[in-house]
Amino acid sequence: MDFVQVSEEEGDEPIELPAEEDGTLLLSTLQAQFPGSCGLKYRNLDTKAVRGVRSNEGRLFPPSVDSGWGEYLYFCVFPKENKRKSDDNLENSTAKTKRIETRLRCTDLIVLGLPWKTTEESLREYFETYGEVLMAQIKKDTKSGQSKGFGFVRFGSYDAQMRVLSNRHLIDGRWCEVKVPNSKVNLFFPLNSEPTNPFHFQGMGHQVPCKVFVGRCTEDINSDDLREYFSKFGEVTDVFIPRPFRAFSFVTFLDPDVAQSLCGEDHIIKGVSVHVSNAAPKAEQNRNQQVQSYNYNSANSFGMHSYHPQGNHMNPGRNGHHRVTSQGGNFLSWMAQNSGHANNFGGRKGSNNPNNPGANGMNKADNSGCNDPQNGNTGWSNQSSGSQNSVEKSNFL
DNA sequence: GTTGAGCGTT
Repeated sequence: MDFVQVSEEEGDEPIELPAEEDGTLLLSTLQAQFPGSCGLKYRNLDTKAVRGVRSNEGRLFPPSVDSGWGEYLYFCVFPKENKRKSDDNLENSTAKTKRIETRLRCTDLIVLGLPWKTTEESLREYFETYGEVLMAQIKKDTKSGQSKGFGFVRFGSYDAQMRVLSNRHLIDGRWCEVKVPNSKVNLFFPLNSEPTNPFHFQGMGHQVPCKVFVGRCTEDINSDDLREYFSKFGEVTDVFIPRPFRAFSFVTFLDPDVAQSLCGEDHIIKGVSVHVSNAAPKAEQNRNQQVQSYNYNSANSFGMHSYHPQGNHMNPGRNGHHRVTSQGGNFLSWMAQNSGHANNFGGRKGSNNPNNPGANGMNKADNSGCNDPQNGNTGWSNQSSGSQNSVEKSNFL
């Protein structure tokens, strides 16, 4: 692995930052060590001039294709308003750092999507791994005291704040989103928007089919039963049973490969044979031929992402389970909804061309309840606690 | 006892 030597300013002690396999340096990697930085520069030893490093879509590119990052010492670039030059009479770097910390003041951060059970104590406990927590609060219903599912947290250091904003958070078993209040973007998404395998990305977008549909449930199979049973295959991050009772439920796994490996199987829970399949609308499987051919087209463009529809081989140690149904159809239907993946993460609104109902894998009827312009909606209900109820209702009944 | 996008009884 290649390391890039980076210091905050010319002359400071450098930190070695790991480059990616393709030779680029992730901006998020840089920012993990140098919060607030937005780029790199280095001094060209021939011209004595300072050169900037090419930056694009969260990646920094080495100056030379051949020799990569070379032996240069790189130093950080900060946004104009954070620039130390405007910090007049500060001489030593400790003072400068201190000044940065105060200039880049911490703000309250909003934590969205908290489990109902999360308390201010457990919230604080979670975030204390990032640094000093000055405040952690859960917004509750004034009368009942029930959590509203969101809260606020404030850190003592900007470093901690940056780390929190650039990470995903599994809090008390649920994926939560941390943002600057009233801001549209969470830092995590743009900075890490190019993971090795986009379909293993598990930020709030949840573009991963880590949720399965569990059919033929009986009413006495509760979420604890489901969680307990399915936990033996991998970490269960969420269980959702639509109410009123409709004989099915959803189980979400941390690992999408685990979810995939279970699809198509029958399992016995509390003496009841339930059927596991993709959390994709059944409607998809009965779709017309136009969609089918579309599926195959998109399948080609999918190959490069090393998605494993037959994920079983990824799960050694699983036995005693019998794959009853081929999941090929399920996978294709899943794909139909995710086709055109390059741009289907950004929202489906406006893409309801009646002449091409298959293009986004859902018809207009499916659209009910898809009122989230930000998340788009990949068509299969995939919030981690997953309750786009109307979508599920319209597709499963 | 239920819920799942949002933005904070000060």
